[in-house]
Amino acid sequence: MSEQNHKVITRFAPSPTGVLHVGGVRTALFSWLYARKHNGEFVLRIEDTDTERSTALFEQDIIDGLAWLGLTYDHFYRQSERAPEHRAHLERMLAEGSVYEAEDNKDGTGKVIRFKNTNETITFADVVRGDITFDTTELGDFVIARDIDHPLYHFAVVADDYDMGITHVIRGEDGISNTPRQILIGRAMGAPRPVYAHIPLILAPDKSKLSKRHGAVSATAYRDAGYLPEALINFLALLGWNPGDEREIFTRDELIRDFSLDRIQKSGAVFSTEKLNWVNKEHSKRLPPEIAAEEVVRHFPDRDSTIVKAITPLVLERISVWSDIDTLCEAGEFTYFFTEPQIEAEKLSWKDASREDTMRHIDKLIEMLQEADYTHPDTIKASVWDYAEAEGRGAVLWPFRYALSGKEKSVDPFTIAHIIGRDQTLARLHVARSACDI
RNA sequence: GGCCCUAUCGUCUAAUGGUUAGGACAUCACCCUCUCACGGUGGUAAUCGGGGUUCAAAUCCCCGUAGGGUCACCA
Repeated sequence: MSEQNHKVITRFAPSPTGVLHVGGVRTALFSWLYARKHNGEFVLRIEDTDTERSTALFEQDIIDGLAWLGLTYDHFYRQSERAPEHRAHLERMLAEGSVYEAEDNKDGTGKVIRFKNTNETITFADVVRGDITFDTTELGDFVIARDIDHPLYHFAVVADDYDMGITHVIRGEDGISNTPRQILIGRAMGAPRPVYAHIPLILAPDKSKLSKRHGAVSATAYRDAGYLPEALINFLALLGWNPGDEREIFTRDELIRDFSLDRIQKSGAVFSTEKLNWVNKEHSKRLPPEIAAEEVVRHFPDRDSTIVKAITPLVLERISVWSDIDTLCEAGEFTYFFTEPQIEAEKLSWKDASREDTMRHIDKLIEMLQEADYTHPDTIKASVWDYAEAEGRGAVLWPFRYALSGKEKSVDPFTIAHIIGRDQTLARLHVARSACDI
């Protein structure tokens, strides 16, 4: 059964009983990467046979999350819509005697369908962990369907994987103990045994299973927080997999090219938002400038977009996620590019420089900046640099920057002057000059 | 508890019997610098414990310990 002869078909089979969380995303990602790498197919199968707990809202969240991340699928199924196929398998197996009807132990009415366990030791070769052996005796004649029209999880999974030609079952580590009984069912059904790869779980910082109480866990929440989909994918790919060299930043295509099942880690990995933020920042830096500017503009809804575009590089080096822009703006971080700042006279002087000296420097700055070339921060710098060097950079440049920004921490004065232009620069210096005079 | 899986810096990981145990995030220091951010350089920091096997063990074996998963007429 060499892999080369068969087209690779993988699947992601979530139940819509909750949002698509990062653990699910990574499971989907690994399956998707493997299928894409081998020019195979990727199936999304919504396992909604539990009508009590499944909701359309969760199903939509899963679909939206995968769409945002660009994890495209070639086939879409809802397990609930495959009742006829399930029934056919069940009828055939009933006839063959590999499964049988039995008393309903729960309420004594009706009958359930049980698997006739052959009580063997089953060994399967997990791609990630090597041989895993179970004694299936303890499973007993487990129930595989409530009745002929209501198959249970294990049966439905095996029947669907068979019918959909799934060659590689890539799923979370929590699927390991399900595998023996699925192998048993598959064999009785006449299905070829797929390759199994059980990937490690994603953990919270305290090493427990990741859940809502650990903050944002759903893919769409990361979307809404302003993460780049390729960054989340890059980060998640590196959680439990590595390329074998020291690269950390990958495009989607690079991941497809370099991904392999045999470099998947065995142990669980803690999800680190700090590292995710770093990865996101690295991806932001690599964004085409126009695209980045467009996104930044969106976060300055009522501002002059020409100015916003001009300050985009400054914004980018101060954020890791888009929503950081809003946080910085609320703190008044970039307002001085758009409106004249409020300044306080006592903050105008550098360290213990005297008010007289500061006044003198401002006068000189006004004089020099009258005729300066504003086409580039460097040309502005050139016109005042010699003076600043001679008088003490701090003594000259601090008041310069403070006059323009009204902030103790800000972008450098040359860049601000370049962006706000000659008139604004001179106007603000005059305001500072008179504030000094009072 | 039974069964199964796992164990390298705080975190993600590399090293498929021989390395000063490497890289990244975070952190610290220094440099750049008027401030902030960016950037640069350097530092601190790990093989869970105990036994084997071997000339040689993070690596192979066994026993502990710890963590996780799973034990439904849920998925």
